[in-house]
Amino acid sequence: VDPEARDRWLEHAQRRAAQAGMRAGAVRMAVMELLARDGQCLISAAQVTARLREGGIGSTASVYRALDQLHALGLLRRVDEGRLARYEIADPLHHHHHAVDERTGEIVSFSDAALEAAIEAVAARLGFALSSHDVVLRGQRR
Amino acid sequence: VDPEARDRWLEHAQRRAAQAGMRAGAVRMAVMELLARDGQCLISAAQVTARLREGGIGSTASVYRALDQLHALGLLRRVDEGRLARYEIADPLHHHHHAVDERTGEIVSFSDAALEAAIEAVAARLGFALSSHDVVLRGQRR
DNA sequence: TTATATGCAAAAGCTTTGCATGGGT
DNA sequence: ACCCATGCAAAGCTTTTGCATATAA
Repeated sequence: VDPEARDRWLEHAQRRAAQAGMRAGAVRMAVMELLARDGQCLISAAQVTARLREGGIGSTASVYRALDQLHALGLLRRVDEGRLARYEIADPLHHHHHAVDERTGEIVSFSDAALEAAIEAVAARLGFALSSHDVVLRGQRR
Repeated sequence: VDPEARDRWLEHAQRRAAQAGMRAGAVRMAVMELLARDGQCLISAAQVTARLREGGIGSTASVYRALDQLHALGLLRRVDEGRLARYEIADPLHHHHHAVDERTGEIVSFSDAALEAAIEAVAARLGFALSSHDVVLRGQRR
């Protein structure tokens, strides 16, 4: 949907991973490429594993490890929903949040300047240096 | 911290549970009382069970069932963090959100009118009839 | 009396870890 | 060579379920 953002993130992620002393293993590379392609909206570890399996590589353990490592580097955002963790690429230029349609389970992503401003104002009032924040809306779409 | 809110919620919860055909079992009653007392800020199922055990009652199964039932009735709010679910009483008069200090793990609750207004505006723009929403801030308190 | 509640133990679901092997640099 | 990465299987944790028993109404 935004080829430039994909490439930008992928290159950034690969550089960052290398800096951190990581090597170009097949699974983590594939995870990064998959997320750059389809990780603009939340995807679960199981989904990632399934997709990699289609290409003949990937195990649960390696996928979880790769996701954890990338998340630790701040390259991924993780959203916990029930007992499932889902990930998406952390792209400062495409900051957004999610609204869940309770009827269909569909997830709509959105961004809103006024909302961001309100959050920053709250953080300032609380004396918090924010490192991240999440907003989840739930309801029915008309 | 707000005795009136506790009693208000507890009475409301008991009435609502009775309406739903639930009986006054020992565990669910104790869970409601505990939450009315200490559930103004997030508490986990394990913590609830431990507290009840001190009083000689409660099992994991019953506590989970009680929490699920109360949540289904809209009496509790659930916040998922990692693989842990935590609950607090849903009190419309004390609507609030949470900020997590990443250094200490401490959870600070806050409420903010401007933030709520921004959220409602976003929902309207998206065409969502909101049933609930969550905001989680993470960072370092100075 | 009859449907709900409870407890124990077992199962389930997602995630993590141990360990031997394979692979990048 | 050295250390990181991977896969499998086993373990871990939280949560759910089955089932027999106890209890509220």
